Amino acid sequence: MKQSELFTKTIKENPKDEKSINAQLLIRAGFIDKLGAGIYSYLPLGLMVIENIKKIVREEMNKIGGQEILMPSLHPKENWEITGRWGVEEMYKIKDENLGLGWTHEEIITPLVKKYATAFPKYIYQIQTKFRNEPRAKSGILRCREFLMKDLYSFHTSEDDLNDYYEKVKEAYFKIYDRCGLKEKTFLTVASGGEFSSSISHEFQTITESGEDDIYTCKNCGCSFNKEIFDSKCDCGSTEFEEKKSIEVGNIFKLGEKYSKPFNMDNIVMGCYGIGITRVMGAIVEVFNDDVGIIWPKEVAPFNVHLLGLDTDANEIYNDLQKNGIKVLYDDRNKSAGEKLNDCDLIGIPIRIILSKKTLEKNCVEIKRRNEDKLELVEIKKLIEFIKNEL
RNA sequence: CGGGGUAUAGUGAAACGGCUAUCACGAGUCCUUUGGGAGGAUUUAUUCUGAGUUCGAAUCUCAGUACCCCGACCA
Repeated sequence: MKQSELFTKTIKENPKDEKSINAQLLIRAGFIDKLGAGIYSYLPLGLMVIENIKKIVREEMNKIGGQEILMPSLHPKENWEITGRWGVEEMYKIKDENLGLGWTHEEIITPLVKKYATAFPKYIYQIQTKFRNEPRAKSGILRCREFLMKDLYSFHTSEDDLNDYYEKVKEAYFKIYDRCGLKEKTFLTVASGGEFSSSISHEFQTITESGEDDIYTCKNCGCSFNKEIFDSKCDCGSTEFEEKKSIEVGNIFKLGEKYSKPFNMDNIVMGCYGIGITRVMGAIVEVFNDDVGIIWPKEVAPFNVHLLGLDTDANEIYNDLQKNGIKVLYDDRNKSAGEKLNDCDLIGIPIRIILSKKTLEKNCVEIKRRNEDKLELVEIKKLIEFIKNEL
């Protein structure tokens, strides 16, 4: 992609109506645009990141037997009256239509599976826009009124089968956060079931200062607890804890018969498992940034490399990279070197390639990784090989 | 939903109750520029909305709305 043609632009100054790091950087770098509190457009760069996260999530869901569907956002009142949740204030209601906007999908998936499932267990998921009338949208894309979510629902004929699958999902989630670069910062924490379940549930919490949860991590066994159920003593017997701010990037629940019963699905127990796709994106930015911009982990970055032609054009190298299947953003704009370099840092693509008269004299390009300071000269004829080893 | 704050061009800022609302950046057009945000020419506004005070309001008052932060809430 040529940067001169890309539908986006960078902004030098922080928007005055955003305080969170993720919103400031994503807006300045041209990934997202704010329409209202907790309502954002995703521009091409932002959408590329989302697609990458979705791809990771899909692959891991499919590996554990998940089948993808797409359910509607418009939900008839009747479905929600069956479970007694029509009154939930978080749900946006459309006056005079007896419709509400979906904030979760138990009321839709359960009758759907009842109708179409010919055998159990079944694992059905979707990646879809959720609407929630948040009493306080905040922190950029971390807590939105409209956001992308992956929700998986499992249906089993026994508790044991549910328990087994629950553990599989746990593993799949860890793989997802690992591939998104968040492994080191993400902890499984025990939480109460909240609105969805009377039993214990688990949350995946990513440690970040802008998080809105407090978790307590046991210094002895690493087990973590959400503040809401924390009782100062770990299952391992330890009373030594560390308190940290975190953001909930996913959660898993055993629902039991809570939703299958009202829809007359006899002897079926359910589980539900969510990941906030856009929230994960925000969490990544919160974790990976420095004072000049974003530092995208490899697998979620919008491009593999950012090619800059400074005082010379780099068309040949650009074409060559593309021919070899490397996702490249090529800054071909008629801008000063300083501006290109600053934008490059801000956008945060993992590898920077510079071609200039200076490097051209040596038949080289200059390589710099976004997360390192080191500069490296690489011969142009060896560039493709070099980059392929980096991916 | 309680508390606090803010609202002027696409973005960030300035303007004592008083002259044609100013500046920088961005965006558009033209020329020169290219290793850390370059220069010139030219274009770019219903001062959030509504009412009030006043000879006169971006500026003061009231109401509304939007946004930010703290808390409550939150799969």
